[in-house]
Amino acid sequence: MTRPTPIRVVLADDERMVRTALRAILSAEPDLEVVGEAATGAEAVSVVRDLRPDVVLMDVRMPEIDGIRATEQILATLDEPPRIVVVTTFENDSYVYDALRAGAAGFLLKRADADALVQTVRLVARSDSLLFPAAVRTLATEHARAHPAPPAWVAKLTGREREVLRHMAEGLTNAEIARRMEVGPATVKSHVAAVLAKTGTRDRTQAVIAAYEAGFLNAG
Amino acid sequence: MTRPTPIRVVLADDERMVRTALRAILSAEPDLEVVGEAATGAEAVSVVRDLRPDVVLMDVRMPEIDGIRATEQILATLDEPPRIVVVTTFENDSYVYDALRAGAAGFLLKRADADALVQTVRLVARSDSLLFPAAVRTLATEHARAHPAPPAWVAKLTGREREVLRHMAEGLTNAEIARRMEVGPATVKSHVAAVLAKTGTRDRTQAVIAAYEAGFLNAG
DNA sequence: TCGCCTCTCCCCCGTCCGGCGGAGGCGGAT
DNA sequence: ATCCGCCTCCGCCGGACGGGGGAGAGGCGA
Repeated sequence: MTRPTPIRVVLADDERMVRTALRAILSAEPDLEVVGEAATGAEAVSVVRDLRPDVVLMDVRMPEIDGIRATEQILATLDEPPRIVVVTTFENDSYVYDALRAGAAGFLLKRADADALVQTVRLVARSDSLLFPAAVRTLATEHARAHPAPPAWVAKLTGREREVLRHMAEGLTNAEIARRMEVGPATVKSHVAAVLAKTGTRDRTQAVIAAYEAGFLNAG
Repeated sequence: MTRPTPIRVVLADDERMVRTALRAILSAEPDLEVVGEAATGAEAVSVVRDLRPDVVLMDVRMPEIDGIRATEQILATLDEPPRIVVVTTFENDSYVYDALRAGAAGFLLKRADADALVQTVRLVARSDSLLFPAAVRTLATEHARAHPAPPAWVAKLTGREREVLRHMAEGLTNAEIARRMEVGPATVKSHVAAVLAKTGTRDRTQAVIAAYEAGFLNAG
């Protein structure tokens, strides 16, 4: 079952030792061949463009251009792009979702052992990337929409103002919020006014919309 | 590279012809063995429980219990559950998201050819299900939260009322909505009143919240 | 043809809301 | 010791909002 032509791999990681270790592991397999290395995202793009490998092992954290952007650029500019395996530390890292959206074919945890590494490379090289690319891409895009980078105003809200905004987002009136928080209605009015000012909205409805759009209700 | 023990497969599909076709394809491979069949979801659960296969090909549409629920039950009740491949028609079928959440290991399109079928079975049998199970499960769960079953009131809104609700959800006042829709302010008030009545809310803020919670803004 | 629904618009009225300016207390930072 | 930010509260005002009622025009199916 030895492949006539080996799977050609490019390594992109800013740490030389990591690249060396990966190369050692992959080179031990007769069907895998490390054809190039890159220490930055930009370098990765050009190396891949030149060498046209089958698989790229792409670290997420790299100087100049991170692994996600490099992935995007490679997939966007090349006609028959390689499968890109994103190397990350945690499976639930937010990078994972960005990478999925960018079109990564697979993932590898940094704590993965040599066997998992080799298996993953073989897997993505042979399979049609994901088992269900479109669905997962859709999910990742939705995830990005549901968790946008929190706008600046979120950090500027005081604790009390956050509470008030949450209650506003439950559809409560000022008087009801006052009862819930055990303060006077005038106090709530003050907080509401502060929230409107800081969110740049003109009424409670717009403030609640902003809260939803910002994902304010899910996050802290 | 022939496996010492073949991959044991169970087929779950309510159409006999489909099962027969699948069996014919899979049986041609020396490393695959079809050990059982099921025509309903309930049957699938019990057959899998008895035969303990490595892989289950699970149709989504089945009598009694659909493939999704059967998948859930199998994964919830068995200690070392098989990899479950959900068979669906469209890659962006809503079933896909349900199946992901239920813990399916892979997908197969009904129009897939024999080679893809065999490859997929081998893939899920050998790989650790998904390349990134936790992340995708998270995504699928989020998807379910973002797209809940639309409440009854959505269907009851007239076309004009939907328009008004959308504009309310943009943070517009009645007067602004009136200008946008080129009608009188009184007309908008009527529509708003109708929306509040049908949504069971008491003010525009609560109506907008209901619209967000219902996913009204994404859907039709 | 007769209802029924939808869309359009009108009135009045009480309430809630948001904008304005102000003020006192309290605690942390410098 | 002083200043600044936060929380608490006050009054006043105009406008927006929501509730209640009503009514005419047009469409569409029973």
